[in-house]
Amino acid sequence: MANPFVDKLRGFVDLGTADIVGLERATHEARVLPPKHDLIREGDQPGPVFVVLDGWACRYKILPNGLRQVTAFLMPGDCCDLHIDMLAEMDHSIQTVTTATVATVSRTAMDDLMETYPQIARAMYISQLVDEGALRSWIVSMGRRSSTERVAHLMCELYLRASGVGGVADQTITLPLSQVILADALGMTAVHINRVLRRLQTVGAMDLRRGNLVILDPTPGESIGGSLRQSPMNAGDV
Amino acid sequence: MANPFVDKLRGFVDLGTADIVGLERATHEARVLPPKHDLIREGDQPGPVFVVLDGWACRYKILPNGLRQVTAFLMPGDCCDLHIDMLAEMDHSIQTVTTATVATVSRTAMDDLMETYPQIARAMYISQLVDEGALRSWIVSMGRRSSTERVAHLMCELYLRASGVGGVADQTITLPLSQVILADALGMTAVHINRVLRRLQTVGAMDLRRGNLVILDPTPGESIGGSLRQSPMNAGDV
DNA sequence: CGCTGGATTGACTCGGATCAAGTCGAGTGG
DNA sequence: CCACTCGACTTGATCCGAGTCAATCCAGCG
Repeated sequence: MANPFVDKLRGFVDLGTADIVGLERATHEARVLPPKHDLIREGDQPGPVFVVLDGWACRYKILPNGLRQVTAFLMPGDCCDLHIDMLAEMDHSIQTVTTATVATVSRTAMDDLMETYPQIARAMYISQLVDEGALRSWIVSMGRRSSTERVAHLMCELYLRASGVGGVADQTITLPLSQVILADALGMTAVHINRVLRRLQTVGAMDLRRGNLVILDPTPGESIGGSLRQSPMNAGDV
Repeated sequence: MANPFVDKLRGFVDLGTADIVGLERATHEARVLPPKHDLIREGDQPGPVFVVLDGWACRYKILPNGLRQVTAFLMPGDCCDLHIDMLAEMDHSIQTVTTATVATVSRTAMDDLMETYPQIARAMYISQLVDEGALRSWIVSMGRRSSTERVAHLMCELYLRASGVGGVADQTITLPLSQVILADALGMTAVHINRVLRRLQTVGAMDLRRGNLVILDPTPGESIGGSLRQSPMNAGDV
């Protein structure tokens, strides 16, 4: 059976058969969880490492006034920080978005894995750096891009990540995110997300309906004539 | 002589004399750089690890349209990612803000350090997790806080971090950031930053002038009566 | 003593939030 | 099979926070 975690790490380094077997053994035990189920909550004491094998999850924080901000989406193959247990308590929560299959890897199993298979350790470190880069991109979007650019940028990012774990078919990916959660991710209102999505749709850039995202023109550079002030993406900035 | 890097790591774990000697030897060679000097630029191939020993620096990205977004401030004791060299190229730039003393630690020296002194490795991992948490907080600020809250929150964060490396005296820290760079960090305009700072000042929350920041009421909870919609900070959210 | 990079301040505009109704589709129970 | 409900999506009208444009001020400095 395909293991997206293995696929993802193979995108970073070459893994031998032994590495793969080790990874598969470590992620063997998995639970199936319903949507909107917290894997761990802000304030909780960190436990084992989570690896998403199927479905989607997200990291988020809730402000005292109830507003929520999503800071990352986890799709199959993604996992939480590997040294997570070194912190006294979680600074954010992680919740499933859809029904999801999640493997948990104990601290000791994870340590064994990284010691026994240096390539796995290397891949995990690279993965962490990439995640950190994504956080920075996210900040750039929030701070300096218009709402239309933000939406377009996120769609492209998710599209590319999905293609990395083989989730693309005919320029289309499954995107099981409600407009509410998109709003919480992009720091805007569901109402406004809706209008922006429609505009991008009528303008012919993309199409998001019934959980399916079609990117008609994933080309970074110019696109969409002058209808939108500037390109949704730019080189070197996933 | 005081080494802020040692001070910072000691805040995470207990370090023995040997650990400290090792750290000091590794950061022995340092350069003094002028303000606005790029340590490394987006697109460059990563090299040695940087450690800021004195002065301030920041991480930032520039969009194709010229807009800039600062994603982190580095103060004495802070360093860039330790596995930075695993990436093919930098996804962001790092630049000094003030005149700064910066040590560079080669990959091999860093590997030796982490292998020889497990406590140092542990502290570095914790440090990385904390930095990542800061990025998430930053995203929350950008997405879900009003400009006034954002400013107040950043000031409190910097205040607390400065106090961690012994930079506080009489509720005051040195904050050598122009309103322009604050704007680039908070995703707003220098003009608007200015107005917000004044409001926070007249309201009696803080005072920032001539590079000195005074936080009059660093208390997380309520403060400032009803003049500001809500508290600038909240527990567990530095 | 004029130049230059911040810091200030005012007038005006506009992108998104807010408020308020609908609409549509998948269940659910009678 | 139909009425009812509940969640997600749409759409319009209105308001306001923050950006934009444009001066002005001020201190350090060649």
